[in-house]
Amino acid sequence: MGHRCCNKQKVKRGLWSPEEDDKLIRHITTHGHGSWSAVPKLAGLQRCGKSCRLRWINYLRPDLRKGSFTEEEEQIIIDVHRILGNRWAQIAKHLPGRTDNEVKNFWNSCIKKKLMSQGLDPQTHNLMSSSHREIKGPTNKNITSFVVSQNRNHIKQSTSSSIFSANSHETITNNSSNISYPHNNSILTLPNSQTTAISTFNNQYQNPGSSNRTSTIVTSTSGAAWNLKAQNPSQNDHITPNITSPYISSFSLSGNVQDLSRPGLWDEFGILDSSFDLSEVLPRIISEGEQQSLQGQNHDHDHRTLQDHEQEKIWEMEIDKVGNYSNFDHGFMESTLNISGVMCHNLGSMEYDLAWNY
DNA sequence: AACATCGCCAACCGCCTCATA
DNA sequence: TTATGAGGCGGTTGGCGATGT
Repeated sequence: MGHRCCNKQKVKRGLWSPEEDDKLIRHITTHGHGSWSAVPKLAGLQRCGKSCRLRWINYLRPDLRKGSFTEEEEQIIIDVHRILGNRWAQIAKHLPGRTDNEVKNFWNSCIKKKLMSQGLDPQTHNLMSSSHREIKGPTNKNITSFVVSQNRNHIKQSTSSSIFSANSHETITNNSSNISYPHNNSILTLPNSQTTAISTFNNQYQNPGSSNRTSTIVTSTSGAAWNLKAQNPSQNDHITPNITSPYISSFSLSGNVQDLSRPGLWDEFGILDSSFDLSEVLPRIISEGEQQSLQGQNHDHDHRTLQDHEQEKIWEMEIDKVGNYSNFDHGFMESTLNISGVMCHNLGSMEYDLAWNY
């Protein structure tokens, strides 16, 4: 049985010979692939179009990165897999020159085993022994990260001595033309009532695929609250993180809760450089009226050029590199609150995930 | 040396989505 | 509205070299 696309012809299967590779390369470099189903005939190959496409994408494409995965690439795969699961094509987009097949093979042959040897469930990235989705505090050095997602609505501290707990409440409404995602994620609760952080994301998608999106992060400490309004790109705004990609957006917050004197700025990609100055952020608390007004402004942001999209891609890549927290010393947890997050949107399948590292 | 087993990974299969007629 | 084909994706297979017995 061949593919449906080509069961009429008799096609060769199995490994590609160097001669076949030559034919395919010559054809595509001179004519482009056009319709893949037409390629075999035009290139003089006894293969089906799908096979040609796969061979080109996974092996012959000139922009492929050959060779073994670097440690950095491995870490990216693990980080993104924690958020997206087995969505190899999406994961591969974070690794220039790598294919979904390659990432998948690398995962199945190496990373999976490595995680299991560390006692981690490769699907959930949790400790395999925990049947409940319990998060032990950072006093337990085995866990340095966890994920809050749609499917994980309640994560609670296992003992009263744990440093933090997290839970998530989400509702999704889907009207035929408007899709809104009200999210209330009580992300972090420290046992000391003086230091409580709550993060809320409100994403309102006017039209999937358009850029009319609004994300709001509300974080409060000691009864005070600050609001980081994420909206469509505002080039001069170095405080507001840009959370605009329809595919994946990531951001990182890092704050010193007690030392308000340390300045910090979002860099141009929306990554917080070191720590932010609450006194600078606090005035940005946005009233409901102001939010509506800002949402109104967002309607004007739907005219992005190709260059904007390219910039967004770069931005995504840069931000996704924020994933290494190994230097974070949990010993400072009581005096320093570090929040970092990765937020993913996939409008196509309407999925929404959050990942946080503490 | 011969055979068995393992592990990697290129390629295939079947399903899904989307565009188009 | 339905049928059809192309492209894309994730799971799985099977060939082949490496390693073990």
